[in-house]
Parts: sequence; C-alpha cells; structure tokens
Amino acid sequence: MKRNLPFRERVYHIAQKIPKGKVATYGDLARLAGNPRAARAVGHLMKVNPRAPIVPCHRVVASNGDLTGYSAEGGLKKKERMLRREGVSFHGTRVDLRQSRWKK
DNA sequence: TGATTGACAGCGT
DNA sequence: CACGCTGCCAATC
Repeated sequence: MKRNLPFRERVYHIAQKIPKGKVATYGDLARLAGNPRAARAVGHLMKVNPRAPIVPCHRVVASNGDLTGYSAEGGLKKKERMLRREGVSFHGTRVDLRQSRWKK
C-alpha cells in the first residue's frame, strides 16, 4: 500500500482516516506509516502540517494520552474542547486511551 | 553535506 | 504517579 509515497504523505493520509470520537498517538501513526520509531518525525510533520484544514491533526495525541502542541487557532485549549465535543473520554487533562484509542 | 530542531516513546528511578 | 535520560526520524537552516 502506498510505499512509493513519501513518509509524510503516508502520515497525512493515515491521519485523515482517524474516525471521529477516536484518537491516535504519534507512535501509532508512525507505526502505521511503516516506521514504528518515527513518532518524533510524525510530530514534526504535524507541526509543519501543509494540510492543516484537511488533516484532523487534533486527533493526534501523545502516547501517554496528553495533548501536546497544536499550531491551529486556539491552541491546545481548543484542541481539547474539540475532542471532548467529539465524544473522546478525558481523564483529567489527558485522553482516556483505554476507550478513545483508535484501534486498527 | 552536516548540524540543529521538534506537536514523541519507552524505560528506569 | 511524576520526573529524567536516551534513542529515532524526517525536515529545515
């Protein structure tokens, strides 16, 4: 499947597939993209995010369920609100990955 | 081409 | 449960 596409394209593509109400960790995207160790790179890709309006990057969280950066308007605060609104379970400031983790 | 950076992850203390 | 250290990758200067 899409191994001729650049790493970043694969990541964006996968990010778009994340269902509403669910979230994926950077590590997951990296793993699905074919590089289990590229979690960091994924974070960087989201940061540059040339497809901000197309890719639901707000559904991407840290492996511990904590919400990290968000370049878009409103920042993390807005991000958290969006997720809660979509039905994502929160456990304090962190997402409850037990329930809201996107399982392939 | 090499060095630096960044929205991470995993494991030990 | 919180904090710190090390490893890994892609993109940019």
